Amino acid sequence: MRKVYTPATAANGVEHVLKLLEGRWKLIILFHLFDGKVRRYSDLEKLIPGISQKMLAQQLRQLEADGIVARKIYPQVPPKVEYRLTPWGQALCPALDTLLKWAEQKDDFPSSAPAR
Amino acid sequence: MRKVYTPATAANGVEHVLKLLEGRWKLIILFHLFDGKVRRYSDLEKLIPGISQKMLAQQLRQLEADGIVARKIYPQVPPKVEYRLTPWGQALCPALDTLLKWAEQKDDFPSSAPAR
DNA sequence: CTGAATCCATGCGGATACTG
DNA sequence: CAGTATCCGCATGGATTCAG
Repeated sequence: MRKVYTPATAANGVEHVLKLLEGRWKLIILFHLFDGKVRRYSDLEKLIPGISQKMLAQQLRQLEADGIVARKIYPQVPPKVEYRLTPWGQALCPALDTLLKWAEQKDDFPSSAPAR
Repeated sequence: MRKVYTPATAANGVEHVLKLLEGRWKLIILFHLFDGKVRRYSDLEKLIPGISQKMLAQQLRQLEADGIVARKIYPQVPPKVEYRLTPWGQALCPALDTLLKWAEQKDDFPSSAPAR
């Protein structure tokens, strides 16, 4: 029997999984791999203004280690490396999509973010 | 005419909204306010093991300032303060729900997280 | 092109103590 | 009960340099 889904209790235990998405750039990166898109390292660098090489590489390494992103290396000169979502990463797409739609809804709610 | 939704371009510009969810405890807190639930400060403190008063208060302040969480103070002794989601915060629930389901799917994907 | 390595500043977040 | 105030360590992340 599969575990019954209850929002009330579900919060206990998902922290560990949620932590995999922590990090300033992870969600941004994932959005750019949305939909099964395949990106090269340099593509992501251009697509994400403000990110440093170190951060891009580091967050990609972590996403890879966590089984969310897959890396494919083409042994050639100059090097070519492609990133895509793993099956589990793909499963995250609906959540990303919902998150995206929420973000876009912001303006539909008057006086939502009064400023910080 | 409303903006057309395209995952490819949508990633540009949502960063700002996504940042509102950054912070080690924010998602956890939101999960405990899921579904229109109303929680007192002390409730959240008990529900979230490991969080410090400072962090709980700080993240709540930020979520409040960002229009995601609403605070209601009962002027009485001893003090009583309730937290709930704002309408915009409520709109986030579907996304939280999808995220939760993704987290629970983890075991369905063999060799997902090989360890770090 | 795709990184790894290093140095360094910022600030996040923890622990503790204090208050209305 | 529901916070604020303070101190502080360490991880996060930026800039730069080097390398296969």
